[in-house]
Amino acid sequence: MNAVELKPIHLFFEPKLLAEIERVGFIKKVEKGDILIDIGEDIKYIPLIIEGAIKVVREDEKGDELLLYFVEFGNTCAMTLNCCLKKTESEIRAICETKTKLIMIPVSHMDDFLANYKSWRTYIFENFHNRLTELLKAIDSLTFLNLEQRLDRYLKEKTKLTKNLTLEITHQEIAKELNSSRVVISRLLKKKEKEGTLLLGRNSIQLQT
Amino acid sequence: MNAVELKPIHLFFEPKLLAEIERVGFIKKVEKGDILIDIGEDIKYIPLIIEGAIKVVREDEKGDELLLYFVEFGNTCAMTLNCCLKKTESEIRAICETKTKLIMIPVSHMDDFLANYKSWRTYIFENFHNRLTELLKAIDSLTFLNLEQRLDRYLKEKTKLTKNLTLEITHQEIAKELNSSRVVISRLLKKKEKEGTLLLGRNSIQLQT
DNA sequence: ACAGCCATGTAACATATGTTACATTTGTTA
DNA sequence: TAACAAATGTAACATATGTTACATGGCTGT
Repeated sequence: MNAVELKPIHLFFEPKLLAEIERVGFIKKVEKGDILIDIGEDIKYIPLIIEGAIKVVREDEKGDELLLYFVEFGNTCAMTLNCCLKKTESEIRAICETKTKLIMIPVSHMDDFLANYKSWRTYIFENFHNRLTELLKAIDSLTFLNLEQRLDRYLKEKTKLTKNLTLEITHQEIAKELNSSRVVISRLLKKKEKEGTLLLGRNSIQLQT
Repeated sequence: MNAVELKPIHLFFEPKLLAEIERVGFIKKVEKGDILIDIGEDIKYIPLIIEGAIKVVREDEKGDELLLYFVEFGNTCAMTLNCCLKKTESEIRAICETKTKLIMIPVSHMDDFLANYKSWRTYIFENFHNRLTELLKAIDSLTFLNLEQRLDRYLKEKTKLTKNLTLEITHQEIAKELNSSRVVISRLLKKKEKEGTLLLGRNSIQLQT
């Protein structure tokens, strides 16, 4: 790894820590759809996102899924952190939502960094904070919103993430992420189209401002 | 504070840290039903539970509630930790489930402890881990279980917590914690009684092993 | 014993969401 | 272009959960 690659995160960490990261970390590039971490896996590296976005999903025994949240630039997956520290297996699946570039730091340096670098402590705790907040948001959606409202929220987040009002996605994929069924999603989307809040096409949904 | 009061937690922390806690912390006793922290409040102390149990609930704008999880001996509320570190307001409400005894540590010592005591780091991260796990469990319940299964899980946890197969609780209270309605809970409980898995009384539910 | 309150029981109905089945449209490839 | 697969549209029905309304039963204080 070199200083250029560290540029994106040089505001987060103090110079000495950056030097450490340069020494022990390495860059990893992954493609859209790649599974970065799967349920039950051991975690050996802490991934810091430099570019792109990752989605984190939960699954039950039957294989039903639910999207928990997205992780973007400057963040890491706290669930992962979590597992590092406790040396337990991953409880979630992390899938690349876009082409993504990461810095991988061996778990073994975690405690050392925590003890010696305030900027690392701040970073880690901010990440825990962000993740807890996201999980609470997920719980709020599940508890207090109906499916139509969850769909609204989902579409809005998705467009925010891709910075594009037109989403390339199928109803089936949405149904999976919301743990619903395709027919129900189609029904709700069609209703919204009739209301004029979006336009439907094959593999595409265009939100209307 | 004195050494006797610290006894319950003396296995968690190294001697030097215990001395620090003795110096800066104090004991707080609260009664069942007391609100320890409310939504929107500033957090000034980190509460470590010595005795008793606390329930953590989430609320929406309309005042609808949902029980998130219980926190017991040896733990602290990570949501609280969270807020300490970020100096933000509480996103949850913490209510005493039983008479409870706590050690309160001023937030100002947090970073100092983290930098200087490995046992504190371990403790804090274990707590984050526990909280994240609990939140995931809550999400799993909401996503993958129906209300009857959530009720089962709820009753089981509750009896585990009180160490008593007979719960003193009303259907209304259960409905509130599960964000459901009293009639629906009554209906499900009656069904379970007919199936022989529990006995209903006024203000009481007795689980059958 | 009585009034009054609270908890519970229950029916009837409303609504959201899920399921099944099949038609139609669109894009891809032989 | 024909054939096929994938995505979408839609109806009809099933089920879980919520709502409203009212009855019943038990406990408490007077």
